[in-house]
Amino acid sequence: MRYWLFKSEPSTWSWADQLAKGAAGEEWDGVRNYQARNFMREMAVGDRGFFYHSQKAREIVGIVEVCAAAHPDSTTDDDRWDCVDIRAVEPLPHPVTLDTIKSDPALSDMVLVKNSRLSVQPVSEAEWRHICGLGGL
DNA sequence: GCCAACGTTGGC
DNA sequence: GCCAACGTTGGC
Repeated sequence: MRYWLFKSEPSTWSWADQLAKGAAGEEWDGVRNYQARNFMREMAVGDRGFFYHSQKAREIVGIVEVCAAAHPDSTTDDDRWDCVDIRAVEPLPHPVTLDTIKSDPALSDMVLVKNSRLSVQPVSEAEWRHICGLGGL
């Protein structure tokens, strides 16, 4: 299994919105960046991801699971853009903030730190375990 | 609200 | 194929 991080502006699509979709999940649509799209194409059903709130909140708030492999993004006719579906698994008891991540030497190589603009990104297994620990899981 | 970083577009 | 111009993202 691989691990990922999905970034969203809470004013556009929040963890609460994701939770409300329940087990059915929802398309992670609207991505118009090749790197992010390519990562989604690499995802397999069952892969886990962090749900990160960008902008004002700037923290990892929950765990999601990929529940459909990459398929055409229904929000565009442009066949360049694919997306996966994800569903909420559980919230982090203690959200892990960007400040915490940036000040933790174990997480200094995270894509979130090095390329803050990439909206879908891989997370290493070590990073995953470390953040789950910080988050109270 | 500002601005740096970065990706994309399009003219040449 | 290069690169300047432009648009967008997201931290601060």
